[in-house]
Amino acid sequence: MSFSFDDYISISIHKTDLAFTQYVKNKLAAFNIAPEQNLIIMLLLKNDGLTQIELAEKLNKDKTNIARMVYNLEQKGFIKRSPDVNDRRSLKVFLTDKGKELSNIVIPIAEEFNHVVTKGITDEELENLKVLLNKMRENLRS
Amino acid sequence: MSFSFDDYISISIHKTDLAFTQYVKNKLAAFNIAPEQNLIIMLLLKNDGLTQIELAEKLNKDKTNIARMVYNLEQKGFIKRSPDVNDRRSLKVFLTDKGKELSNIVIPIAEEFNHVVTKGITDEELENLKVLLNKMRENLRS
DNA sequence: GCAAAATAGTTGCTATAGCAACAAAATATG
DNA sequence: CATATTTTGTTGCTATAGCAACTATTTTGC
Repeated sequence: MSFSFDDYISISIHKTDLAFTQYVKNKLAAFNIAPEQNLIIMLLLKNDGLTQIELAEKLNKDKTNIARMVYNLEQKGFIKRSPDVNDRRSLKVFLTDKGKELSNIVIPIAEEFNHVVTKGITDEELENLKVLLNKMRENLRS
Repeated sequence: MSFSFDDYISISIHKTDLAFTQYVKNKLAAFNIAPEQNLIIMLLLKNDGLTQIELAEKLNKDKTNIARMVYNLEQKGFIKRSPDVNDRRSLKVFLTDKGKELSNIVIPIAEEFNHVVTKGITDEELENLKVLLNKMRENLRS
């Protein structure tokens, strides 16, 4: 067999992403927030009242997933959805008071996670890494 | 809000992994193979007769997922499971003839995918990238 | 201004992904 | 060698992840 499985950069990236998700999942479990739900919370902390489509675009995800994650967050009482008065197709997503309180939890966890992950890696290396990742995503678009 | 969402390297890696998976999924769809099922096929092409636990270790995944993916591959007729004669707890996973024929499909697709992804990126950059990804995974272990 | 096309969201489907609890078998330990 | 522990695989649960088809709106084009 001429190929070497572990040489594929995609495999390396996939395994890294899995490890990241698992780590964050464990950190957030005590607060009843799943990793992707957490990303939505963080987006809303920066920009409350986004529509589901806007959330989907910012997370590069299918709107179907967003709808289900947002529904779960609503069940948990962290967010509230209300129809856009100017466009009744759209649902605007707002943090509840309970959701806003998560700020004190999720941002420190995200910062600490990022700090742990990037230990021993220079800012320049991180910048190069982001450029390469962007380039690879671009390569798939064309 | 002091954090900047897109600055997290984990987000960049996650989005890249999603893009990769989606691309491969589309390439493989015509052959009735899902992306992760494809990884199992490729591992078996290199090393037929691995047990489910061995597959799980090589893919850094929970054995639960492997069991279900292998079950699906068996339903599709690509693999066959038989108990290990020396250890009746273990199931050894073998490619069927139909599974072996996939070699002509999945390896070219993997090579072509890798070629497209790494366009405009030097071997040295790829090597540095792998080192950084490994370092980040290691950072989470300690 | 009305039909056609586009957009936002939902439902149903399949495929990952991991944890807890379990059964069956193998290994370790006294 | 009998019991305790470990190992392999399964089942049930929850949470992503995306596609196709659908409804309800809004926008476009004529």
